[in-house]
Amino acid sequence: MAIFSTSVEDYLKSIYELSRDSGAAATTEVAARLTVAPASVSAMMRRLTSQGLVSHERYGALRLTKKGRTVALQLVRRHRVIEAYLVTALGYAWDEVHSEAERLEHAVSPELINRMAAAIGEPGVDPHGAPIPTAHGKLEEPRDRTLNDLVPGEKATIVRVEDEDPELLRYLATLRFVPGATVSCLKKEPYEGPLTIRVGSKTHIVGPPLAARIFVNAS
Amino acid sequence: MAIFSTSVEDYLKSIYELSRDSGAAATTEVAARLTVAPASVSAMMRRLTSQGLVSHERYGALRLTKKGRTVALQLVRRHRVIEAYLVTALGYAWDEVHSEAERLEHAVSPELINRMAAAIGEPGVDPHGAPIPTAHGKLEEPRDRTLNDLVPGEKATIVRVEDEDPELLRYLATLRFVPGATVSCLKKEPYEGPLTIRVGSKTHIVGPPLAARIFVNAS
DNA sequence: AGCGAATGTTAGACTCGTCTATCTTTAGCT
DNA sequence: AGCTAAAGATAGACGAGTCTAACATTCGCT
Repeated sequence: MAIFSTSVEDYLKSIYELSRDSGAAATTEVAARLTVAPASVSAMMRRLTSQGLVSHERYGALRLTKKGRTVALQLVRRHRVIEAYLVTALGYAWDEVHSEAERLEHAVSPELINRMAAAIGEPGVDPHGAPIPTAHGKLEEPRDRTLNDLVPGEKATIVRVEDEDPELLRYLATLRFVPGATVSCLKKEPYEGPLTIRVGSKTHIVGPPLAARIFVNAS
Repeated sequence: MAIFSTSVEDYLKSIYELSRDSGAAATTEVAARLTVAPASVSAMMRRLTSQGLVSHERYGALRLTKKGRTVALQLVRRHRVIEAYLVTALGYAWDEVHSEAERLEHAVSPELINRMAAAIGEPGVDPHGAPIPTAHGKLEEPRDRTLNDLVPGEKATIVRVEDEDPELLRYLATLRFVPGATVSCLKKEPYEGPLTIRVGSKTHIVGPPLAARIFVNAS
């Protein structure tokens, strides 16, 4: 596997993440995610397609090839190991690590990633609950349910929250909506209304947009 | 201080290091150090001069301005803190850290550098004995004597060795020529001949080119 | 089914950082 | 002092990655 530029890696990661959620990625989605013009995405897709990293036909969906997915998974591993390391070994708060990892993930060697992972006991998940691919690129990323999927009376465990917005993460921390927490759904107003969620001894009213960013496992 | 590209940072660091040794840097020296064509250096110097980072007149020497030196010193700090951290916190060998640091130094935030430095007890020197600038850019880098400057019968302490060549570093480690070691010069052949150096209980014959890369303080 | 909006692509230009080839200046050596 | 070699600068080209403006295609809705 050759060396790829920061830009190429970022495009591959975006496509990976978008198609994880929605099956395939669209040009404008990638453009929005990377804050570049759609035209830039088109240009890059031509290159990545000719390099066999992406499969794409005119006006069609963007998909990673096996090769492209391998590269993306390595990057995801680097990102999540870095996040976990910064929190565990260097005392970072969980809302501070994403942007640091975004820069570092393009500069670390595989050796360093493996040493960092070993130093903190080979964690299976990052500080936001996202699973960390192994050094060999194995990863299962289940499509988790969100808080919105709970029905009144149901209990569940928070397994993961979205990691990109520091402000969101600080807010979630104040509510104790963190991975591992047990929550129960007390009420759910009809017509996409807010949820009433109990976590520990506290009760919070949570709107659907926020609830969609908190992932749970049945428990 | 704005953000500078990896390239710009590398040029500034090269000029800093070259002019530390020889007073000022030359175009071809910088080109050799960065393995780029001399023409690339000329082009970059035009840009850096117009940005007020370098002072340079046609066919003249290259010197950092105060602003350029500040940027270079930040980079040197990042490099040396990273090297120290990798050795102390992650168990790297002293010959493995230079190239890793060369990539990371362009990607770490000031915050991360400060946390890494704090985590290993704010060391004053890197694993090769080079002093680490403070977060405020203070640094004294004495022009150390080398093994070649010792006279027979003289004792001294190794304070620093050159850090760029992993093979050299592995060789020095086998000889126990490491910072902190006390050495004594037993003999010195005339006409730039080899030195006989005792370190601990062992005696080694050292040629002048190697001796020039080992720095000592009077002791 | 057809129209307008949304989405996607192409064309052409720009910056950054690099190169080679050529030209200019400086420096070292009789 | 003058000549040559080394050092340095300029000109022109190129690839990567981006942009805007204009054009093409597809989608969604009535």
